[in-house]
Amino acid sequence: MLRFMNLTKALSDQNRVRILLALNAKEELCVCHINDMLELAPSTVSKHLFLLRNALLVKARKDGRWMHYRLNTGSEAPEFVAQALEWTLKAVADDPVILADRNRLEKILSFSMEAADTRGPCLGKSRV
Amino acid sequence: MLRFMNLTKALSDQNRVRILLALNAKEELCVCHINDMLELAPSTVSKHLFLLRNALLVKARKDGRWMHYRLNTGSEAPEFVAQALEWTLKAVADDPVILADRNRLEKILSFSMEAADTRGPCLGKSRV
DNA sequence: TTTTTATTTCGTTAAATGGCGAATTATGAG
DNA sequence: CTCATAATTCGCCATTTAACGAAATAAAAA
Repeated sequence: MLRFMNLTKALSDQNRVRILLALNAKEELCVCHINDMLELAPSTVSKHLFLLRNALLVKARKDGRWMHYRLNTGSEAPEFVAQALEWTLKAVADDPVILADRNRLEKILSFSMEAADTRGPCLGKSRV
Repeated sequence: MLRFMNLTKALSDQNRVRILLALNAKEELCVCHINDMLELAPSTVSKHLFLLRNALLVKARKDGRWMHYRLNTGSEAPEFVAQALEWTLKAVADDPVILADRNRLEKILSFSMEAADTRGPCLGKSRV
């Protein structure tokens, strides 16, 4: 029950749902890009990501200074987590908020690509 | 998005999940029996039921002084609500809390049957 | 090494939420 | 009609939660 409640609580915040759908669109994202997309303080986003990880909805990969997050799909995730993800992604896929995020994220990422040369994903932040 | 968030928020409280699983086991329940099962103040339960109804997870039927609630299955419920229900019911079906509720509810209902003769479901409350 | 950058942790604050009891509404019983 | 009962609404309090900024941690850059 506790794990189920962790899961539903994780899904009961709009910003966390937005993160999940961004990860679904982009496979993997650096924290800095999620920050830019949500326009929230880094500490706030960090907490959201912690809760999502705690619910087993996402997993993290460390790469030098950067943390990359992705959906916890595949065999690592328990059945009911996979179902929750599937259900969530489908339920809000066409929502205006999500579509706007997708566009916004596109811009953020292309800026990042262009500015980052070989130094990493988090440059050019303030210009987006 | 708003309806989805209503749904996940509704599912993010343990007592509301308990109500859903009780309704799943018993098809339809009178509010007074839900009160007895949860051991919460009637006003609290009423609020929970309001939120569940608001999320389209349950529907209500009025019968004289009594309100009967049941899961909103079938064609009235949007697809994503039906999926949420299916997922939830399956995810916690075997949870100790839920099993205990089921037993408890069994006793409450048989007491109610026995005491109620033809006056309605809500008698013999204090004795359970 | 010292500085800069990315992220997380901590402490605080404001808002949302779950709980209760009292008052209200609605309906059947006497 | 008057009383009793079932349920809901309202107002209040305690807890939780989401947000922020400041401080801490980690790792690359200078």
